[in-house]
Amino acid sequence: MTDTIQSEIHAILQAAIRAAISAGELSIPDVPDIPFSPTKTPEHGDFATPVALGLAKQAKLPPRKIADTIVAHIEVAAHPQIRQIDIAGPGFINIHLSDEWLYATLRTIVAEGDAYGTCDKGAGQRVQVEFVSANPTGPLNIVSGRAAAVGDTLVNLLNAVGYQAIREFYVNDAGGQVERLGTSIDVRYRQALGETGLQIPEGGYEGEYLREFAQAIADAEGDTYLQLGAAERVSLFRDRGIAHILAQQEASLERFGVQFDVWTSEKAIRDSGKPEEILQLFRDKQYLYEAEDATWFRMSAFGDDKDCVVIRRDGEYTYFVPDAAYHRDKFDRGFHQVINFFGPDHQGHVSRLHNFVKALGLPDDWLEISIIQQVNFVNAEGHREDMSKRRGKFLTLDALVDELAGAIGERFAVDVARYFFLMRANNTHLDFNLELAITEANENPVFYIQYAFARCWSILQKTAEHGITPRRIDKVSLELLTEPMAHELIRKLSEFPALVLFSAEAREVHRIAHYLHELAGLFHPYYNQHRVLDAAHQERTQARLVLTRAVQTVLKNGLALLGISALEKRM
RNA sequence: GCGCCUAUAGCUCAAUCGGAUAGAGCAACGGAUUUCUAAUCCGUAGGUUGCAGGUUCGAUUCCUGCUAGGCGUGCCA
Repeated sequence: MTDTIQSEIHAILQAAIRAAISAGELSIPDVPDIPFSPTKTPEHGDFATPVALGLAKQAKLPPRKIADTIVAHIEVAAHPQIRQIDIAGPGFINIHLSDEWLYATLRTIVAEGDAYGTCDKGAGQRVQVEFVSANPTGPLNIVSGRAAAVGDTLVNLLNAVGYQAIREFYVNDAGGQVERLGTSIDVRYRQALGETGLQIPEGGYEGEYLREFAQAIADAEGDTYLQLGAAERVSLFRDRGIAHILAQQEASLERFGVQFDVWTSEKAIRDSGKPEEILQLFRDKQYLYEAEDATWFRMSAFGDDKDCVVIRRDGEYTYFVPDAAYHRDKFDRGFHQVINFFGPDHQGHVSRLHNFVKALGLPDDWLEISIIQQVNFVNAEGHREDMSKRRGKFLTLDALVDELAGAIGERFAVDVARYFFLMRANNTHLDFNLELAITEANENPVFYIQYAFARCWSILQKTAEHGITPRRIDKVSLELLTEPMAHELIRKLSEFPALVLFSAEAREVHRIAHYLHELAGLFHPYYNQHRVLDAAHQERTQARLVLTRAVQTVLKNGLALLGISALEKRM
């Protein structure tokens, strides 16, 4: 549990502004939001805030004057971690921290270990994250892999900052698509038994995996199912197909390091009576009307450009009904916040689902939907292939991991795939460069980070060989860490808890990935220029060992959030 | 047509929700190796942030309009 220096500074600034207001020196109604951030250059101190700039208009004073007033209410001497506060440029307040702050950071990291970076901001609130939710009609594709990595990591982040988040997979095991799965398997089954002139029906699934699945049934059980009526056979193959594909998807996810806490069946939702309840609710609220032999929902009343059908001409529900019921169900389960990750092919559904949630009378900000954008696979020749599942041609997650594993081994394959999926913002298209992914060199960020970890580990392993016994941190002279590089490293380490919190709340998992790369990018140069283990300088060695341990801890904690292994040795 | 996303160095991308001089990696060029694991490091070079306006102390970030690319727009889920 980390109490960040940021929250301390925030409190100090807040108190100073409040004091200035009550002293009548600032005529503003209340303490505003105080934006502040680590600085980019050391000249500007360690943290800086432009809060005075923002208040200028409201307080009717020049920004520098406001900054003066605020700073006058901070007693620097009372805060040992603050060395100096000055005002620069148009009115920035720059806070220079003392070296004591750096040492305190190291002590915190060493003391907290695995817990460094966590906090209790979420206050135990329950959050549900639904992701992947691929149809049980085929293997997981690349975008599902990306969604799996992102969703899994977001849950890790949310749990790290004190929420109780769970992973949930919605199984679309009812409706037209799985019917067509049944008919597709039926065709393949009969073909396997030698029947000719059959074709996969329009909208069916042509993938090779169904041919294999049907062949296996034919091999093991022969033509027994031909005696059934067509409808019965299709329905049987549908259910077996769903079970088979679902098991396959689960295995792929497990291989990828993702385990879902809850699998919710659409069929179960349909059978629960909830669809009828919400339809009645919609009817009572006059959201429904009949036209063209179907039942429509007034989506236009919510700002959409057209209404949509909820009960088809043939009496079947469209997917909107179970989907709305599913979200009602999520709400009834008591989640404080629900986050859905949808694939790029579902973007038309985003505003509609929001509207249904509104129509159900649920709070607008309760549901959050992010689109996981397309993944372009850049192959060895540099060609792009798009991953559209509907066109029948797609690369599966397993195929990707297989491909990587062939080059760099199974464990690294998963690490690299996860990192590559996590290094871009969710809503941007992602180019997956396979050539780069299998490179065991510095241009591969995963190896770069893992190598930094391995170096830390190795140093800590070799202390005895060099006649050094690591001491407890309170017996170490941390002030011997004099190099600017060491300071920069510790500063970076200190940012980790705030970053974890920010990433979780902004749902921006890629920031962790970038951070780790930057941290490794500070450690490697330090390692090259400053030898840690040096029997001739025992005291300094002790101090550098603490720094090494701290770097190792943060790398380990960060990688754990991303679900990437921290390996001690080269494979 | 309408909607969503994207556009930043030659390439792939960052930039902590509007802050100070826009940062990394790759590729290019020049260096470091009897190492605490070279999976590394040091240096050089690289920019009118797609275009045009607007908002303001201040814009890669917000607004409007263009341009280009991707995706979506079913009585499929």
